[in-house]
Amino acid sequence: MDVSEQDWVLHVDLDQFIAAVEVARRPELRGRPVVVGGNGDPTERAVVATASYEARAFGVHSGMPLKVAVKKCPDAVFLPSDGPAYEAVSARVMDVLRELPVVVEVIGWDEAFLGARTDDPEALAALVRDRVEEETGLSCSVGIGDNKLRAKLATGFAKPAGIYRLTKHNWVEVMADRPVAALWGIGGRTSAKLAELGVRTVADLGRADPDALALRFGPAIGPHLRRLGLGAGETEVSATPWVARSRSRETTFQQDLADPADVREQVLVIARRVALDVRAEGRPALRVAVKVRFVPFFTATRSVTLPVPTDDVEAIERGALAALAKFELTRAVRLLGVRAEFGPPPDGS
DNA sequence: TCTGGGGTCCTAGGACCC
DNA sequence: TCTGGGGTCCTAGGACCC
Repeated sequence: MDVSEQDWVLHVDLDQFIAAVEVARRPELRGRPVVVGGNGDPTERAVVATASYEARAFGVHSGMPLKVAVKKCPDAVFLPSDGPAYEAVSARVMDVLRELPVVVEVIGWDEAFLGARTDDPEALAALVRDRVEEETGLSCSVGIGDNKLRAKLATGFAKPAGIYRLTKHNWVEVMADRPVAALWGIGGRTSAKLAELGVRTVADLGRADPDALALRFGPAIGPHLRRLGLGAGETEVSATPWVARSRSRETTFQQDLADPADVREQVLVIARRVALDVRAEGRPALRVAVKVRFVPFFTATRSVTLPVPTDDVEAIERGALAALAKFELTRAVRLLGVRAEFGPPPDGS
C-alpha cells in the first residue's frame, strides 16, 4: 500500500501483555493478582515488569521494586520474567496484524502502529481487536488517530479492550485541560521544567513561545514540545524492519561488588555476551560503553571509540576494559552494563 | 520502600582542523 | 601579537519509552 494513501493511523496495544501471556498458559491464575518480574523471587533486587489488573488494584505497578510489591500484595503470585515466551507470542500477534489490509509498524513487544485507508476506522479497529482475540486469546485496545501521537494517546482512553478516536476535531475538547505529562514524550522532568515557565496544560504548551522553549530545551526539543501540545505528529507508518543502533546487556548484582578485580571480571563476562549479540547482528561495532552503578545508586557511563569498526569478540572485550579503566573504582558496584554502538543505518531506513 | 533491563534521540562542551 | 568563524568528531549526560 502506498504511504500517501494511508488515511488513518491505528495504534494497537495488548492489555497487560506479560501478565496475560502468563495467565494464558496457567489458567488457574485467572482472576488472581499476578506479578511478573526478575526471577520471580520478591526478596531479590528486581522490579515489576507487569502486574495483572487484580494486582494493580493493590497499588502494584510496573517499575515498582518487587520488595515493595510483596508488601502491598502478599498474596500475589510472583512469576519470573520469561522473555523468549513473550517474544514468541508477540511475533504471533504481529503476524495476525499483517494478515489485515494495513501497513504494520512494530514499536514494541506489545504494540504496533497500523497505517490504513478506510471509510470506517472504527470497523477496522473492531476487526483488529476481534482477529487478535480469536487467533491468540489476547485482549487488546485500539486507538484511532490522524497521526501517530493521537493514535497512541487514544489507546490510553480505549483501555481495556476498547476503541477510541482522537483527531484534530476532538483534540482540544479531550486534551486541552490535561497536564502536559499526559503527552507521549513528556515525563516528570520536562513537565517540571515547563511548570517553571508557567506551562502546565496541553493548551498552555500549544500556545507557548517557541523561542522561550528553544532557549530552555534546545533547538530541536523546544519546537518539538510545542508541536506536541498542538497534537501534531508523524503520519507515515512504515513496515520497514527496524535497524538497531546499539546492543547492550546489563546486570544488577544481588550482592555489591567491592573488589575491582571482580568488577573487571564481570565486565568481561558481559562484554562477551554483547560481542556475541554484535556478531549475530552482522554489523561491526564502532564504540563500546561501560555503565557502572555505584552504591548507593549513582550511575555513570564511560565509552571509547574502537580503533577500527569490528565484530571481533576480543576487540570488543578490550574496548570494554578500556572504557572501564576510565572509572575510579573507589566505591562498591551494584550494576555493570556494556553497550556496543553501530554506525548509522544504511541509507535512511 | 528501594529502586531491572533494553533501547532511542538530543544537548553541550572540548578538541582539533582549516 | 592577537585574532575570526565554521565544521566535525568525541565524549558524557539527560530524558524518555516499553
